[in-house]
Amino acid sequence: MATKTFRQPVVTVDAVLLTIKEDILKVLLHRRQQDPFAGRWALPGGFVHPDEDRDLPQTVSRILRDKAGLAGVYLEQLRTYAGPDRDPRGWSVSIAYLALVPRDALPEELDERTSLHPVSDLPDLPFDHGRQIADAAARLRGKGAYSSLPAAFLPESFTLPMLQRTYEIVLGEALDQSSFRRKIADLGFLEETGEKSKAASARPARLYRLTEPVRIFNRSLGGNQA
Amino acid sequence: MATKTFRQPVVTVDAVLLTIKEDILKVLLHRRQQDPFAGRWALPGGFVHPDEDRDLPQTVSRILRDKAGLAGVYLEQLRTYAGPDRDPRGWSVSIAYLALVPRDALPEELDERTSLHPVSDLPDLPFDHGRQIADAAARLRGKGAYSSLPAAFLPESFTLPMLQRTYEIVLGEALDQSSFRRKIADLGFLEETGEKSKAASARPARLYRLTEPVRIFNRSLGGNQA
DNA sequence: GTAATAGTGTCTTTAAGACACTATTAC
DNA sequence: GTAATAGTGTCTTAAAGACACTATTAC
Repeated sequence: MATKTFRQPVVTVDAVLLTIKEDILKVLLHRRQQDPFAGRWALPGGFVHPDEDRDLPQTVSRILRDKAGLAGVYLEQLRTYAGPDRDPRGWSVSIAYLALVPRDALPEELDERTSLHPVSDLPDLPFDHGRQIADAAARLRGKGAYSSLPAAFLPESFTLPMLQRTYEIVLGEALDQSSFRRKIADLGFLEETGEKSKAASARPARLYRLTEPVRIFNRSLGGNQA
Repeated sequence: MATKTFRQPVVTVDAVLLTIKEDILKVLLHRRQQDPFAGRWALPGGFVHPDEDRDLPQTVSRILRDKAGLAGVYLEQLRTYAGPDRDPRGWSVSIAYLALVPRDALPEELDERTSLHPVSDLPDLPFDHGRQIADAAARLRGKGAYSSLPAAFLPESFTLPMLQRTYEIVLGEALDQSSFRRKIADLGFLEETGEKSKAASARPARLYRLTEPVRIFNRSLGGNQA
């Protein structure tokens, strides 16, 4: 049996970049400049450059830098999508990455080819990009309940009310303030900065920062439905 | 900026097939017939055949059928490994799948090129296959605590003591019999077949079967350490 | 003072763990 | 009867949920 002489599928990566803006979970889309699907909104993605990229996260970082002008995001491999029908050019493989960024890590004004869309209200998307976004949102929800991942949407220092609101958006349900704080205190992945937020009105809140990048818990912070 | 004219990485799939034999978690390895690493133990894997394979699970099934003579396994995508150094042939991408099979789904005698190795005692493996197996075992442990996945190691009908032992092997810790049964009953993913096991000695146990393929729980069946 | 948001205390409910006990088979 | 494994009952402990309460700021 011969080997090595099969036609090989095309390999690309896609980035599902999520952020929270105006209390809504949003995804970054980019108007395609080339065929197939030129002019349509789609996830930022592209080819691996074997001469330039040392690994896939670097491929994704390069693409996000070029298309959205940002750096220093949380990146995690989502899953790989493959098959003969997902791309009109033929059998293809795309490794999707989940990227989480604080709202203030994006340029204030994105160029006109790039914009944020609510995850719950998306245009028609080419390839299997709709599916990828749904999978990314599901991963965020599932993992968010058991980790400090939602804090990736916040700036370096933040208040407990901000953190709770972020968890509520990620999990899609209201959380009890007292239970939330009890669990945060027990888990101990925050430290006080010593500062307080400059409140618009009313009582200012204490500021905290993470003591470690991402932490996986064995307890849940909510979202235990069904 | 030019597109489409980059050298493309090589694409393969690998299968981490796990089973439980003699109360030990084992992985199926295959002696490589071709270079690189001819003669060495490695995970079964191979190239995507774009003309033949409709998707990646089918690629994996084809490879497992050819190399281990089996069908009807639980398959789930594990993750994708990629980079310039993992394969001496250059920049490569491998999509790894986790496969779980009951011990009696494997041929009684595997051919001499194929055998089962305890996950905790492996030979030196080429590529990043050691890492893949470690990742697969971690996925199994993590997901096993929150799903009926461990039942994929059992035949179609099984007893509660068998199920508990399987969970204990997957989770790596002893479980309390009473708590285990209480949770199983609450979750309700089993139904009695009406039969009883033919006991070697002592009291025969009732036989059960799954009411659904795999079920994800929001409660844990154990393994909540640290 | 009031309005507004931050933060705490406490009671109830639920699930988990520990562990002793009873049941049914082979011999 | 005994040995062996299957299966149940109950008490204790530890989280989670609900919700009322107090604290600190701007005005």
